[in-house]
Amino acid sequence: MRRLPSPQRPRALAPIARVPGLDYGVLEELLGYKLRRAQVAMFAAFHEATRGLDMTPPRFTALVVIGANPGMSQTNLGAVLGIARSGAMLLTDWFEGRGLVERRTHPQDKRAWGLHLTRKGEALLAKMRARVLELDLRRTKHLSTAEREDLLRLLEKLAG
Amino acid sequence: MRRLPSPQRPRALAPIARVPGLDYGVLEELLGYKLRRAQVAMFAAFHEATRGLDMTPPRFTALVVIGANPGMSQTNLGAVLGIARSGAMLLTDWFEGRGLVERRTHPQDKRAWGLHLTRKGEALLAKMRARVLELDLRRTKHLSTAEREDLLRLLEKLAG
DNA sequence: CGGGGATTGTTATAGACGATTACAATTCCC
DNA sequence: GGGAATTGTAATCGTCTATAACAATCCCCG
Repeated sequence: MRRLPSPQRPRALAPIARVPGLDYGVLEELLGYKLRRAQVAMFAAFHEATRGLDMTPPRFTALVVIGANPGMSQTNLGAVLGIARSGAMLLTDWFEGRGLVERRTHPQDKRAWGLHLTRKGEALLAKMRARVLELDLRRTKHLSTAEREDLLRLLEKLAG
Repeated sequence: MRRLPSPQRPRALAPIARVPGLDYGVLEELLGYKLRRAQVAMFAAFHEATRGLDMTPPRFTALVVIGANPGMSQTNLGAVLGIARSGAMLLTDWFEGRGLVERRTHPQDKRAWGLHLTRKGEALLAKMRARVLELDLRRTKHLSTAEREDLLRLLEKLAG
């Protein structure tokens, strides 16, 4: 059982500004660059919305999923995030070092841990969830409700 | 003038599969996670479409922009990619080491380089562009033309 | 029921990528 | 003209990954 809280601090990532007077060529018609620009902008907004909470998108995702699936394994956590098991373990260490997540013995499997939010973790998640939901809506306030639904649906298709 | 071609080889990044039987909670309603999943899926497709060309999305973006703006500076290249100047320089080194991009003296500014595609760089870009365009269309073939336009427009709004 | 193969968490190591800082040369602008 | 800003460069660091190996445990099939 490791306990290695590393002092990682997420850095601000600014949105990618369009360079005036520059020809973006075929990039304008391709999803890739637009997708990345949108993601970077969302990341910057996320970072600002969670200021002071020492959070990153993967950490937020992890807390949400652990909260929704108490007792889940580290392997599954890695799968949700799309990272290797070793990375999921480091992340869990980070959470445990801050008292946000607990490793309890898994009832059916002695190899695995069951991950659970602590009371502190739940409180932090609640606060973050509120802030991130607000951010998400604010970020898409230029979009109509129908457009927002469209976007979510289309992205789902793309990721599928 | 550096000449440090580093032997970086992009690795395959698999799409993030949905873990069956797991509750994704509020993530289903948030743009962030969907955006990332879509991006990872696109990256994987990109990687497969450019197999053997030793390419990554940033490299592709760079070649497109340099091709469309001959003589542009490294600083502007960094701005387009959303990275620091030092990173743009390393990227340029990488290109130059492979004979894809040339640094020529800038006519008006003796501090800056003017970036130009070599004949080899243009040939590679042409091949890549064809492959990536095809990929992009294939990846969105489940979408109607109208949906595709919607998606591009909505992402642009989001990145704005 | 027993044993080989798969899975889980862990450790160690390495690599890719980006930021930051400092610097000299050059350009900009008042 | 001369101080402030910009450009490319160099050196260094931090973060996040992956990979490979390992012991403990589980699964399943013969």
